[in-house]
Amino acid sequence: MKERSRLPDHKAKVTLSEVAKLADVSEITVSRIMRNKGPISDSTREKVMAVVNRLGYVPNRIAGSLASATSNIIGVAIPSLSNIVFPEVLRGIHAGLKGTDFQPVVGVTDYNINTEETLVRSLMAWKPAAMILAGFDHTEPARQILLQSGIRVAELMDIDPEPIDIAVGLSHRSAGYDSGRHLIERGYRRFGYVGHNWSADKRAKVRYDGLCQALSEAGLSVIAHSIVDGPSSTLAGREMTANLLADKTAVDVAVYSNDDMAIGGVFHCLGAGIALRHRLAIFGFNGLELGDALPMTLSTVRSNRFLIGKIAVDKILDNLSRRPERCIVDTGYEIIVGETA
Amino acid sequence: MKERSRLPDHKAKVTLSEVAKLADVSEITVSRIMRNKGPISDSTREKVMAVVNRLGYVPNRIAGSLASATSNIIGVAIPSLSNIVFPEVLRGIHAGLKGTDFQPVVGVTDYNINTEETLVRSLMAWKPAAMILAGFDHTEPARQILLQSGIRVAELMDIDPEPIDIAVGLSHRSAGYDSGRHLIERGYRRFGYVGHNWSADKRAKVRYDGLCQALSEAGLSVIAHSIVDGPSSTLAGREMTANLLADKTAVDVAVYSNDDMAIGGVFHCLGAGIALRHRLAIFGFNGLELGDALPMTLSTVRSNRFLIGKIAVDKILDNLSRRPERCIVDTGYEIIVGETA
DNA sequence: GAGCGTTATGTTAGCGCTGTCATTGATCAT
DNA sequence: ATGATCAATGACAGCGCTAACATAACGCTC
Repeated sequence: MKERSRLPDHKAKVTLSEVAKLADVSEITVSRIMRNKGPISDSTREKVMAVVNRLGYVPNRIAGSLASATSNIIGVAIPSLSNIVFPEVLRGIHAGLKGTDFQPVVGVTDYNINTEETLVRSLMAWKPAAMILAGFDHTEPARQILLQSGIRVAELMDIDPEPIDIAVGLSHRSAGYDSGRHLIERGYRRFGYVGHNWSADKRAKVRYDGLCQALSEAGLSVIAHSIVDGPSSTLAGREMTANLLADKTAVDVAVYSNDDMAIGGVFHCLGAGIALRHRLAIFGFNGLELGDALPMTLSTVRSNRFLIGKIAVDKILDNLSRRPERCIVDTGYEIIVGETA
Repeated sequence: MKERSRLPDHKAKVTLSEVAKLADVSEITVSRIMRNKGPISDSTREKVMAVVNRLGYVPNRIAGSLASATSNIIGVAIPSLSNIVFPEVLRGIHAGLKGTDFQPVVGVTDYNINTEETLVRSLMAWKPAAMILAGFDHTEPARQILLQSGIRVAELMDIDPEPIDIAVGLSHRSAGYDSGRHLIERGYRRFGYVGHNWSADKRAKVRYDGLCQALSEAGLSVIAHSIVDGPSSTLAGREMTANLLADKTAVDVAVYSNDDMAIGGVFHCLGAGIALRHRLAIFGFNGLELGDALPMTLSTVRSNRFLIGKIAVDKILDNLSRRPERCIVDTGYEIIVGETA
C-alpha cells in the first residue's frame, strides 16, 4: 500500500529519488550523473543509466532550477512574427544558443509597450538567465524591472539610443543618411518617399530623418510622400507606389521604408510597364533574400538581422553576469547596389 | 547581522515571505493575492499590493510550478524559422495563447528527428502543460516520451498519418490530387514539376504523389522534373525554372513544391519575357501573402498556417488533460485561382 | 605504514512557493 | 441562544532537486 500523494499522480511520475533507490545509490549521485558533474565511476554511471533508461526518467528542471537558483531560460520579446525581420533575428538567437542548453522563451509584444511590460513581468517570473528585447522603447516599470534584475539585458536592432546593458544593431539614422548620399551620388535629385506607419516602427522614422539630413545638406528634400496608414506589406508598397506616381510631382527615385514596401513598388512598376531605374528608381531597406531573386535585383541596405540575434547571444554568453559598463555592438549595414536604383 | 545565504545574493531578491513579513500577513495570503485565488478582503489586498509594488516583487514561477506541480509552459518544436510557414504557425499559436497565461517555449529542430528528440527531452524537463510539434516524423524514444507524458500533444501541418493525440492540418495528398484535377480541368496536359529536396520535407513528396495520382487517373503524367538539391527558396525556384525550360521536353504548366519556388518561377518568366500562363503556367502551394502582390497573382493552394497554430492551441486549451480518443482537425485548403495558371 | 592528495560517494538543509487542512469571527435562520 | 454557513486568514508539510560540506576509499610517497 502506497501512502497517498497530495497530488493526483497522473502517470506515477519518475523522480530522482526513485531512480536512486532502484540503483542503490544516493540521490546526489544520480543528480551528478544526469548533469555530468563531479567524478563518477564508470560502473556506477552504467548502473544508474540503466535504471534511468528503464524508467524513462526525465529530470525535472523546475525543481533543479529552484534548487540551484539558476535557470537555463533566455527571455525574448519581439514585436511581431509577421514581419520577416524578427523571425530572422530569432534564427540568429537560436543559432547562437545552439550547443548550449539555454532555451529561449519567446513572447510577442504586438508593437505595444504595455503588452511588452506584461510580457517582461511574465518572462522575469521564470528567473531567466538573460533577456533579449527588440527595440528600446519600454514602459518605465519594465525598464526598472530589467535594470534591477541584475541579469544581462540585450536590446536589439538599434544602437542610437542609450541601452540598459547591451545594444546590438545598427545606426538607422546613419543608414538613412548614407542611403541619401549614395542616391545623390548616383545622380538622383527628385526624391519621393513611400512608407508605413511610423508610430509602431520608430526606426523607420529615424532612417527617414537621416535621409532628409543628407538631402538637406545637398540642398535637396523629399518632394513627394505616400504613406500607408498601417503596417508595411508588399501589397501596401504596390498601392502606395501607384499613389506616388499618380501625384503630379514627378520623382525620379523613391526611397521606401523597407524592402517589403520596396518590393511592392517593383511589382507595381513591373505590372504597369514602368521602366525601373530609368523612369523610377527604387531603394529599400533590409536586404531581404527575396530582393535578390527579383527579375531586377533590389537596391537596398543590408541590415544583418541574423547577425544581430547571433551577436546578442554571443555577448550574453560571453559573460552571464551584468557588467557595470554598457556594451554597444554595431553590426553595421551595407549598401547593396542592385538594378533598381 | 544577517545570516549568510548559501547563494551569492546578487540583488537581495525579493521573496514572498519578505512581502508577507512587511505586510504583516502570512505567506499564503500574499500567494493568494498574487494569483487572484480565494477570498481576500479589499483592505488586505491593498495593504499587500502596496508592499508588492514598493519592493517590485515578481513571483517566482519556478517555485510556484514546483509546488503546484503545474507549469504554464507549452513546448513547441518546429523544423525551421527560415521557412516563413513556421513563423506563421507560431503566430497562430501566440494568437491562441493570448489572454491565457501560458507561455510557449519554442525550439527548432532543423528538420532533424534526432535534434527533435533532444529538444523534446529538454522541453519535457520543464513539465510543460502541453506539447506542439510540427510534423509526425519522430524518433521512437521521442514518441514514447510524448505518448507516456500524459499531457496533450498536438502534431501539426498534416492529417494523413496517425497522430499521438491531436492532429491539426490538411491532407497534403488530397491537396496535391486536387491541384492536379484543377489544372487538368483548366486544360493543361503537359505537366512539369519544380521542387526541392524531399528528404527534409516529406509533405512536399506527398503532395507530389497526390498530383501524380490525379494525372495518372487522367492518363497523364509529369513529363519533366527539375529538382534542386537543397531547401526551397525563391532563387532556387528561378534557377530550376530556367532549368526546366531549357529541357527539350516542352511543358505547358509547372507545378511547384511550394510558393517560394513558384514565385521564383514567376520571377524567371517575368525577367526572361516568358508569357505567364500562355507559354508557361505556374502553380504553387501555400498561398503566401506575397503571391497576391505579384504583378500577376499567383495560382496556388491556401494552406491556412495561422489557423493550424490557432486551432491546435484551442484544442489543447479545450481540455488540458489527454483524452483517450485521438482528435484530428482538418483545417482544409482552398485552391486560389490566380493569374499564373 | 603514517601522512597526504585524489577520487568517489553520502548527509543535510534548504530553494520559494502552494495544497491541504485547520481556525477564527461574522452572519443568519430557527 | 445555537448550531450552521460562510468569508477571511493561517500553520504546516512538502514539490524534486542541488550547493555545501562531510566522509570513505583508494593509491601514492618517503
